[in-house]
Amino acid sequence: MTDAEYMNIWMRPERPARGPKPAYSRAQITEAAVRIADAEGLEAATMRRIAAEIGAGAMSLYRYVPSRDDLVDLVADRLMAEIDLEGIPSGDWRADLTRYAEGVRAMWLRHPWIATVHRSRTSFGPNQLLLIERLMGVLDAFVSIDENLSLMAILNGYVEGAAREEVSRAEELRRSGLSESEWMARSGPRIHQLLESGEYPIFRKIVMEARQPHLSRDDQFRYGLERVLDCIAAALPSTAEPPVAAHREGQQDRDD
Amino acid sequence: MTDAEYMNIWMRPERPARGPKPAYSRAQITEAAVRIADAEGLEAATMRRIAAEIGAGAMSLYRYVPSRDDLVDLVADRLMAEIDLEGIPSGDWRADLTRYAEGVRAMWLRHPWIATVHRSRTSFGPNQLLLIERLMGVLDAFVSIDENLSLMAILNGYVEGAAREEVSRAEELRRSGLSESEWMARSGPRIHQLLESGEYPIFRKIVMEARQPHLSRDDQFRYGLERVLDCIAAALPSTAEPPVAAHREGQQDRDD
DNA sequence: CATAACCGCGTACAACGTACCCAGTGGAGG
DNA sequence: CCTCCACTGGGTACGTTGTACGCGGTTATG
Repeated sequence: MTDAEYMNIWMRPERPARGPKPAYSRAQITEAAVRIADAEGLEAATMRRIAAEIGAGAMSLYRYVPSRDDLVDLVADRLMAEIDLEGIPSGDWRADLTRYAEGVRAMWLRHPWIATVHRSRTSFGPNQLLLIERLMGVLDAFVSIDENLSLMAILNGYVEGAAREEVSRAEELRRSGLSESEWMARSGPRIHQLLESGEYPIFRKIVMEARQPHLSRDDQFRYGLERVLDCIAAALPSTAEPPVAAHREGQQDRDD
Repeated sequence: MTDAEYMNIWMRPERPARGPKPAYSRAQITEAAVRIADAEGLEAATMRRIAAEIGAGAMSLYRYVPSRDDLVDLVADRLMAEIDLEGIPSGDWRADLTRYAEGVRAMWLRHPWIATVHRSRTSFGPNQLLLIERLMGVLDAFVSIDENLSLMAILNGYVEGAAREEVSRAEELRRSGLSESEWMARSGPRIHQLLESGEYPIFRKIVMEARQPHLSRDDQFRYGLERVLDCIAAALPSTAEPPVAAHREGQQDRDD
């Protein structure tokens, strides 16, 4: 009855009124968890391991955080803070959304284990809220809130999906403890078997393309992103045209 | 050294050559796991619980599956089989992609816990491969494989992102064991505090809209989906126009 | 029919999150 | 100043998890 009344970590005050000074802090614990997760994956960031990292006893963490799940909430929100939103919205919606998208992707690549934290654990943190506020602010002047939500769902879906895709391979390698070449050697037989079966002609095309990619991963991401932004542009009123045509420099219109 | 040479579950044969007839099967175990996950979430589908469900001893499962993670691979692939791909590709790409998207979303809503299984655990299963083959086949005649991958990344990102969003609330409620009204009562103070602070004007708009939604969730999804399909249409050569204009019946062109 | 390869599964263990308890500490009230 | 008690860090212990190991029984193959 004393703890259950707090819905989530954001409602619970960090520091109480009286008593001795705490030796650690939520921020410090969160930082340690991120450090361990970066090095060995989120599943390695156990309560004991995190406590050891900051030189505390395992149970001491529970003075700062009610459960490991809540700690993961803190970690997830901490990651959101890495996305640079300085000056967004700037008035140039296309530049803003591009910067946002690349910022999110870069953060995912720095912390691939974010793929293993669930969306429901991400809500209502201060950095998460700030991000929503800034991102939704980009198109707020041009479209209704429904429209805005719909468009940002497309953008976020693309960005997160692409990041997930890129990151899943890396995570699989890390978990299995294999190197890229070892993994290829192990998967070779299966892939070969699939290709030889002749049942998967398109899968064959994908594998061939993957062996000799036309574009770097960065460029693949940017290419798809431009498409999504074109899609958003088509949904905007003409008043939303950016002041100067200084973007889309590296990318020209598609024509097969 | 005897097991480690198999990269994943799909390379390992289910049944060996000699010995007594197995009493169970991978399919049966997988089905039991899905049943438990549907009822109580994936985290409730422990090895002991699954074994009990089919009337086996806990360790018996390891005769069929090398680890729980591999069992989750089987489960993930089993879910893919629920997506109806009959007659896809049909020649009408827009109808095909619409049916695919709604099939994926429906599957997510039936099995919300799919949000907790990671992408890297999903690769190379037979149903997964069939799905790739069929889905990529829809636009294969019209665009290059790179272009196709790029467009499907946008579509899949939208579909999966939207499904994740819808499902996360439901999962949070289930995990906390609260009813919708209890949850609202618990979260009320936090949301109220955020709204009152005045720092989050757009978040306020979102909350207001969520209280009185203009569109049902189904319609919200379809609305965004139509946008994504329009985006794809713009990337296709004119030869890809569908034979008849019998779709998009409930949706008319956007004009603000 | 002997044998080796398989079966189901009971026991056991390490690692996890965390409940509970304790002794020590330091600001508030006298 | 002292006293008090809400707080602190953290050791011990428990229930649950995945799963290694080994047993005794079963069956296709030689």
